[in-house]
Amino acid sequence: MTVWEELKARGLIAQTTGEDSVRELVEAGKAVFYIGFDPTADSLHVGHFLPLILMRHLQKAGNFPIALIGGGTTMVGDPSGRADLRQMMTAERIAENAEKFKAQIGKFIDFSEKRALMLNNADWLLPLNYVEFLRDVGVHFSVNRMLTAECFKTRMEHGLSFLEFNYMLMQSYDFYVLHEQYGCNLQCGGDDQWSNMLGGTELIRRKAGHDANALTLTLLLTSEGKKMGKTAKGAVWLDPAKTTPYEFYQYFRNVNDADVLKFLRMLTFVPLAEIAEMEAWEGAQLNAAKERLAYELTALVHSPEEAERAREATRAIFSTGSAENMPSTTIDASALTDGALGIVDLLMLCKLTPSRGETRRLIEQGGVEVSDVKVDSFTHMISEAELRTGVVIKKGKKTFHRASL
RNA sequence: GGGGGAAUUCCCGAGUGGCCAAAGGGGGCAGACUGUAAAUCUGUUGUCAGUGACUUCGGUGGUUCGAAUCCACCUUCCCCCA
Repeated sequence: MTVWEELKARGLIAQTTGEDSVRELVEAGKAVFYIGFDPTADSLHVGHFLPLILMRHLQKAGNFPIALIGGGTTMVGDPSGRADLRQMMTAERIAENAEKFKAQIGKFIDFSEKRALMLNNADWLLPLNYVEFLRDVGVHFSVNRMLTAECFKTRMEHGLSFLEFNYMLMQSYDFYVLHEQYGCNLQCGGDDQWSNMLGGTELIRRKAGHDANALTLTLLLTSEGKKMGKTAKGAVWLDPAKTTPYEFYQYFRNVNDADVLKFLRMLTFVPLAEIAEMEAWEGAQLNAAKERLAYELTALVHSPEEAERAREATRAIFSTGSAENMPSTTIDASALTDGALGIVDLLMLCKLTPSRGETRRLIEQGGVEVSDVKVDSFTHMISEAELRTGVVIKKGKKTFHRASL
């Protein structure tokens, strides 16, 4: 099976500028491809997964990846698919975020011995001269055309500033610069980037007279039609300081039945033949597939050791309630009054609940257990002796937490 | 530049002087059922406090015994005309 066939089989490819030429390029290992990442936050998140996975697939097949950090484009902000203006970010923040991105991308592709490049478009976008840019690049764009582009569609209703309108030109120019300086011949990205990417191939054709290619990834949605990696608390981050490996593991351990196989195919490197065998699984059997998914991704993003630890912790916690490897909090002795601590305070100290009112409600509704005993009153006290040995708090069905003095 | 409209609690969206901490839906949280799934049903969903207090309806002032609701100014956004 060639890379291309594998990518297709995994359902990763959404659109291309021409399947035959892209396929040829990629199978021959001749692609010098780039994917852009705008450093809008201080960590990559699960939404960035697909591009990273694609990079890895293509690099393995001998193609040359360029990871482009959007230090320049982030100064403007991509309006694609957004209903509102992004908050403007300071140059310092963007530069800091870019540094974090670099480290994380390094986990997915191999930068050793010049096998890949990491660039920042701030290097060529920031020094641009306005009038020169307009005359040089702006001439090649038709406003009429741009306005019909899919990526501006949602914004036509809510308003689009001229600032953001220029994003397409900047991204197009990126592709052109990479083409000229590094021989980049393929741009990859999310399907929402399609019109921006076409802007680039078009610009290259007009300015350099060359044909460049574009390839978009399938938009990864859950079976409920939601974007992957979004939880009520926010994104699932790749930075262990923002989303612990345990939480990360849990996120994937809890995906819907309907999504497991799709995610395994698209996000992991588990051989397709193995995934095919799982097709026959049903009901509770799928839990094994979910474990595999969670393990593979945690290993990829964090490390096999962390994945192992998360898996063991999970098994222990959910089957035996074992306190080992459980998220935990150490309570400071000063929090105690008369040698005991109220249950409400305990939950608050462990950051299991955000307010006292919610904590009380939770207890009233029977959602809290301490050391396997349901707490029936919010005046319940935990003694110093109990805390010394350590107590296991169970909030709801899935949240376990250990507290000790 | 002229005219018209809008801003509500996590989101959408009612509310046009006291009965409003504010309908309804979504989402979240919890309970039942389960497989750490989905669907379903039930409860709950501003903060603090055991009958209550406090903060919230874009911002700042004002009218009033009393305002999310009325007035003035400001900010942002949308629509129509130029």
